Amino acid sequence: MKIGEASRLSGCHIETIRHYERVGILSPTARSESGYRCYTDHHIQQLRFILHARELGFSLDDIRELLSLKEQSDLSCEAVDSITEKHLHGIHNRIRHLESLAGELRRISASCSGGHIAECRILEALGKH
Amino acid sequence: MKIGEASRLSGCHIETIRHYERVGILSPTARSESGYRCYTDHHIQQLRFILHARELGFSLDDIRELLSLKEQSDLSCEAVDSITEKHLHGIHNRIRHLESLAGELRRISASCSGGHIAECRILEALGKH
DNA sequence: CATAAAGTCTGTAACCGTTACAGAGTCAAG
DNA sequence: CTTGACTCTGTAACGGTTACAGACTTTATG
Repeated sequence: MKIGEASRLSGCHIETIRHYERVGILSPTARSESGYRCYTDHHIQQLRFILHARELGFSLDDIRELLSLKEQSDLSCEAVDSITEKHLHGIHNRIRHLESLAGELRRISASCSGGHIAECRILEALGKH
Repeated sequence: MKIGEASRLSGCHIETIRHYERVGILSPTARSESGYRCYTDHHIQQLRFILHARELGFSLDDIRELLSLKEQSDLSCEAVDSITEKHLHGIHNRIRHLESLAGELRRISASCSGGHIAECRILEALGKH
């Protein structure tokens, strides 16, 4: 099938599909006589995999590695687990970071009593560190 | 003072300071005869403001607006509050999003019982959506 | 005073992941 | 045969920062 159908079936934008091929995430396809890319069901599977992993926040580097592990069916799951754990860990860190930001922002925001810029506690708080 | 001292006093990297000027966040400086940028205390204040706001996750566009509001001391705080509230809202959204990602990841990860790639539930779960 | 070292300048490109565009070529239906 | 939909390649944009090359200036040391 051509890239348009691959896009519809996988849910990936056409430009994104070509991008994934360019950066070596998606296996290169055969080409028609006129140079059109020809996708197989396997490519669609890969694209769905990539899409879902991206939705879960995995980096393209992680995904490249997961896809490569996927091909080696006799290996142990260990490496897959490790990537997943590391990613989960990263997410928790980001959540903690954002929560501390939100805390400071709430504190700063609460100190503003709604007067004029000149006495604005928010701007004051942002200025000094 | 020259850019090196401005960098030390503000905590911003030299390249970043020049970048902020280029994109119009930091007021342009006077120049010495040889073309060196000359920073004043006001610039240092601005840089500290930018740095702290960045640490709190404000976008450069937000910061540009906050800095511009800062100059108009007779205005009401309203616009400042609104930017801050919007940002806080965005942070909460991101936290919720990350928490739902973490939830799905934990669920997927727990389904893996540590065998071989061929039966790996993580890879399986990532593939279908 | 000469030279070395440190600092600064500009312009450009890299990073990540994706999207958008221009300009050319190809394919199918009316 | 023409129109429209599709695809190709190559390049650039987004945001925010950092890194580099090559040229220049200033400061410190001999």
